[in-house]
Amino acid sequence: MNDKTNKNLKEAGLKATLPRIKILEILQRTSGTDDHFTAEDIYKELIINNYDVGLATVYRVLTQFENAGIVVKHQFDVNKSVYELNDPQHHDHMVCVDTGEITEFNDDAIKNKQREIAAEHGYELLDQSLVLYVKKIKK
Amino acid sequence: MNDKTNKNLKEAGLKATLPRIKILEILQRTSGTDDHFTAEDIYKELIINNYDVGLATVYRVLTQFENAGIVVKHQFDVNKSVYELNDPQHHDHMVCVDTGEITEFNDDAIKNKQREIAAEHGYELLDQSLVLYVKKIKK
DNA sequence: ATGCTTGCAAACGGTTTGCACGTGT
DNA sequence: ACACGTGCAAACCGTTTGCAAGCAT
Repeated sequence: MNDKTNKNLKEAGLKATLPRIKILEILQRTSGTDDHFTAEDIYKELIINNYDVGLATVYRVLTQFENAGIVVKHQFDVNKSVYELNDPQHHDHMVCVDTGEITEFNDDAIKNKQREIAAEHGYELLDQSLVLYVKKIKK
Repeated sequence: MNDKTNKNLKEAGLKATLPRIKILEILQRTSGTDDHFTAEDIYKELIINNYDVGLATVYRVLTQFENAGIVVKHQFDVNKSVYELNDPQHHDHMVCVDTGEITEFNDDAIKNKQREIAAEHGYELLDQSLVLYVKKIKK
């Protein structure tokens, strides 16, 4: 419930309500530690901490946050979306097929090559989704 | 209902039934023309051609084809999967956000860079999903 | 003949929505 | 005060599944 959180919400044109504040806090709590949440994850976290927020509200808030550019929605797995705070520095993800662990990475060479390929086909690159499915190398 | 179609099914350990044969034919009909189908697309196509196949069967058959490596399933849009014949030469896709048009491409430089990045994190690259969201460049 | 296949309808699971009540500004 | 926000339950929609009947081999 710090000032920064409230300010973020105000800037997005969203009233600083308890569900929004708490959801934002949960997202921020793990910022930087490569954590990605489903709506359900956040919902459960709220319930555990005794905030009776409806699952529908979590979805609504996350959608609002997404529109406001506060969070980014990913779909690593079919029929399950995950959200993370919007990192101003865009990055991609690799998902371990064994553990589900998510690692973020960023590579300019790939980005540039993508723009190049799009241009070759007469297109402008607006957005992109890259997910690597990997497994740990055994020693 | 040609021999090749029947052979493909047999090899996959699937009986050559009418739904399977017709679905495979629909998929092959547009092979090479960058066409990607939803289960619904195929279902409608069957109905139009007077084959009373259930939507559930289309899903079952597509899943069997996927397991058999005959088709590949993609998810360009959240909550809608598309299928295409499995191109032995793996390729990626760019989707025009305006028209929905899908263009296939293939780039070894990107593939190699991906393997490299995975390795840097102690991972082996098993699979990958790359989709470019693009729009036509105006003249 | 027998076991794989199918159509139908009902179930599923994540997500969205209508509505009446509640709350921030 | 008043518009915006919320909880609840029902609706949604693509996909899956149980079951009894139907085919390929």
